[in-house]
Amino acid sequence: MSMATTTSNTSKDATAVNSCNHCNLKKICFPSGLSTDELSTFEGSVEKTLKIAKKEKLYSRGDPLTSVYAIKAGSIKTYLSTSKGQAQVLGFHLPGDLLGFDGFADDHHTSDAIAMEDTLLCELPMTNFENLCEVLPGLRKVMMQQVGSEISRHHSLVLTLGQMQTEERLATYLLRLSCYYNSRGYSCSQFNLPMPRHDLANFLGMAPETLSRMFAKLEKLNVISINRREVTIDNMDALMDLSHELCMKD
Amino acid sequence: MSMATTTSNTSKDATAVNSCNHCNLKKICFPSGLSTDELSTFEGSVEKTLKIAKKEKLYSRGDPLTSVYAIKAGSIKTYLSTSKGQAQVLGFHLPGDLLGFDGFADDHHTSDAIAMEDTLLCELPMTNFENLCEVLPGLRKVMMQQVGSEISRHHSLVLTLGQMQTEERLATYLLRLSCYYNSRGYSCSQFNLPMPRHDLANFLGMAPETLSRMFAKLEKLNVISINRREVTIDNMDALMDLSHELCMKD
DNA sequence: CGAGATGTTGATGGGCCTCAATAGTCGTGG
DNA sequence: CCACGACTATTGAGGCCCATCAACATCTCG
Repeated sequence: MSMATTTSNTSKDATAVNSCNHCNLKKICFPSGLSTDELSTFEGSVEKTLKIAKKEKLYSRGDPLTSVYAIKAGSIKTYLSTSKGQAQVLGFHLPGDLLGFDGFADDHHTSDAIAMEDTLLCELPMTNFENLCEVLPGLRKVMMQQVGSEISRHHSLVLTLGQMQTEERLATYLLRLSCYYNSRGYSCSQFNLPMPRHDLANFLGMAPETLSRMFAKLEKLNVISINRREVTIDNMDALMDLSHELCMKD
Repeated sequence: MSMATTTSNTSKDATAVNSCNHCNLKKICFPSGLSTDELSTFEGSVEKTLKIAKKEKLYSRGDPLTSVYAIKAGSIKTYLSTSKGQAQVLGFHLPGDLLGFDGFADDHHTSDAIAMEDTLLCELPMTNFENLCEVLPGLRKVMMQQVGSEISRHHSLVLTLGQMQTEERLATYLLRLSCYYNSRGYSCSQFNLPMPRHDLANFLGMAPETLSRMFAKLEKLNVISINRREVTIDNMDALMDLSHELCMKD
């Protein structure tokens, strides 16, 4: 819908040659652990960039696992639903993140993934993936790392939901986001929340009203400033004091 | 301490020949996806059974990842700690479960694992593991499945902690345990809780007192009976009504 | 401009935590 | 075998954190 800044690709462009090598996310995406030789083998197996519109679903619970995805631009929300219709946001996925591991257990996705904005993805079909794993030791390594990161992130979320108070949860998440942006070369003290209040509140296991109050509280404490979705961390030390998660890299 | 039904192995026996093929857990452990040929290759790389005593740690946060483990008998609790000293139990691991994936991200464990009782484990050193992944397609497949299961389990736990009330959380966990025992060939309507109240309450994100009250409430509703750690499910349908998790296999 | 989505703020009530006391169970040793 | 202390579990009373309901403000976009 928006202007096509990139090279020619209409909505149904056929397997264009992907260039992981020129991608600015190569350091954190699949290529991160691949040698030059491996990378050229790998590139050929990545399907052309996939584009999905805001609010469009990437996959749903129960769908067969066909591919794993890397986010090139935009953002994806994954969530789980109960039989009563409530949902729990499992994570917000930003450029450089990999998606789809939840389907590894039985070749079917166990969660839903939806675009929070117009999003560009690289798609790696599972058939290619399995073949590549056979011949590329580096890819196996990267996969293990990515999967390990995902497990660690979930551990941390469980700790947050199970033990922390609302203020602490928010502080912890802001720090995490700060680290994320820092690792991607952006400012760690000023950034935009990629999601609406409603989704963030859900993710953090609280009511939107409570989240709003906690933002107000942190502002009053001169720890952060927030305007709409723009967050400024004014006192990083204080924010770290409010969070009690054990420090972690990434 | 119990009689050694297996071949000779005292406490420091060197790499005894493991027999996955004769293990009664072969259907759910590593061997589940291996062909006969693959299995014989695999067996040779599994270190001899490891025995750890109750309350002994298998690994701690920060330890280098040396091996992945399969539980042969006993039970292991994994948990995470905050900087304030509170802990969050991440999971209870029973015979047939695999352990240690949390270290894949950067070759160091990000959680702690401790034995809840005297426990027997099979150990697969990472060096062997990586080599085996190269030559055994079946092992890669099994690993992906196991890792996918772990991710799905955590998703489900996040949903439980983030959205459910205490009664619902307990009902959901009892059902899950029931399924586990059923899949292992035990009764799904009568079983023992493998952990003390304190740990289960922590895992479910509630105070031990609240857990106790919820047990009492479920008994009053004639849904379950509980005596110490022995649980009997008297009305499975009612229990499923109380839980609102979307049904899942495993 | 108007309708819907999004976000903030206030009032109220309830679910669950905390504190505390009691009871039951287990391990250890006299 | 029983006694003792430590651990585990249950039950009650009180209060707080946070969900809920509601009103209002602000932004987005056709």
